[in-house]
Amino acid sequence: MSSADRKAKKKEELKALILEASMKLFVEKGIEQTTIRNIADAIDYSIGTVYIYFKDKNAIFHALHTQCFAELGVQFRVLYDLNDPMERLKAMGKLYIQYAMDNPDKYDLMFSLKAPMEFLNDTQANEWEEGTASFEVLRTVVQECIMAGHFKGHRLEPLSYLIWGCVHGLCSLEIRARTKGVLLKNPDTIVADGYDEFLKLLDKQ
Amino acid sequence: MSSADRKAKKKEELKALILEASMKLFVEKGIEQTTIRNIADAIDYSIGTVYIYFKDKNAIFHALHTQCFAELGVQFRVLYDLNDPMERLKAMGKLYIQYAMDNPDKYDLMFSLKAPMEFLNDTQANEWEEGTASFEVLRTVVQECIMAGHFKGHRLEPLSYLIWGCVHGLCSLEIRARTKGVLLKNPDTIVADGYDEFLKLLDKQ
DNA sequence: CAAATAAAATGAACATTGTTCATTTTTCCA
DNA sequence: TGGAAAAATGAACAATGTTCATTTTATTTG
Repeated sequence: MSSADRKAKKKEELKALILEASMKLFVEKGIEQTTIRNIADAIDYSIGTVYIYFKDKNAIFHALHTQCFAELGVQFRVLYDLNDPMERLKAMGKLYIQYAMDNPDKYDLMFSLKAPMEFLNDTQANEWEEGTASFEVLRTVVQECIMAGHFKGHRLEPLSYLIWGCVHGLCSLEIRARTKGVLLKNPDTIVADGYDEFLKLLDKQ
Repeated sequence: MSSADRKAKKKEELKALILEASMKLFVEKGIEQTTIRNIADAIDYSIGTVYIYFKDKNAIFHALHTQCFAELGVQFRVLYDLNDPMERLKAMGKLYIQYAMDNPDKYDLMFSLKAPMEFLNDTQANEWEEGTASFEVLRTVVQECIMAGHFKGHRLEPLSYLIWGCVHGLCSLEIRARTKGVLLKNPDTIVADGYDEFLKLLDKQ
């Protein structure tokens, strides 16, 4: 291994170390309590060093958001065991909600927080790769459902967006604390119960 | 009018003045750019004065969020002209989405931002009145739909939450910039198109 | 009307934040 | 071994929410 290679590897390792510490702090304390100083402290480096490896706080959180999409992708792998597209679609929604409820802050980072999108704006990216890839997975399943005779009279892309919107809405209202305080009869199961109603709707298609 | 009354009235007026300036700044520049200093400047008072009338920034934004619910409530009044509950439900969703698209920051404040809910936490309130009242309106319409023979086999409260979640999800993904960058065929109309698909689902019920 | 009291308004000061950059330290090769 | 390149440092800056001793204004009382 050449000297340059060793140096590049070390840089990558430190970058990974920063992300590891950031993720830990983020999951433990949320995005606002994850400060550059906290991160620097956690890895025993100075503030300035963090800025050598990441342009700013948004860049760190964009990298974390990318890791979360990879994590969700791993959990989605079991879906390929399901041959019936309709069953796959239903299971996908269930897994999506499960991930959101198990990892509310990570979900928030992926689908609500501004940091990752601001990073894309700053870097003049006109595509959100993680979003595009995920939506493509969903659209493909819906497409298969349509080809299997479901969703007559529906349009592929708007229908896919509706399905995404439904599961996202159920999760988002819960995570953003809009179900707490509404005096629901079963607040603890409202997200799962809501999804059950969605499945009933789909069953009639 | 007694002296005490005059004083109380003046206090209310200044409170309203603070809210008016806050709302203007918030709609123009967003929540992060609406600083206590900006508000104080806008009404020609000092920073400290703002803190006499509101406990903290969260208190201001909770008050603004309440005003937004009142505003949406006014727009919902036309719904009472519709006798068919299913038509009323559909129109309600359309109005809800319209409000969100016309007032993205206000919608964000009502259903996504943490400030109003943090205020409730701080004041040890265990009810979110605006949310309870709004959900009650929705649940009532859904109840009427059920009584009119729709949504056979569905449960009232979870179904109502699902419907709320659907329209919220469509709006939230758009407002939180998750549709931009996903390379949709019709990004400009995706929210309306998604809702159209939802209406098609409902029509089959 | 004048003095005393209460209420309201002030803004300097504090702790925290993200961020920058001149300086110091370390690394590495000739 | 010396010097250049790279990496790391942390003081400093501007901006934020918030507090509170002080000042100003309003009100009441003798």
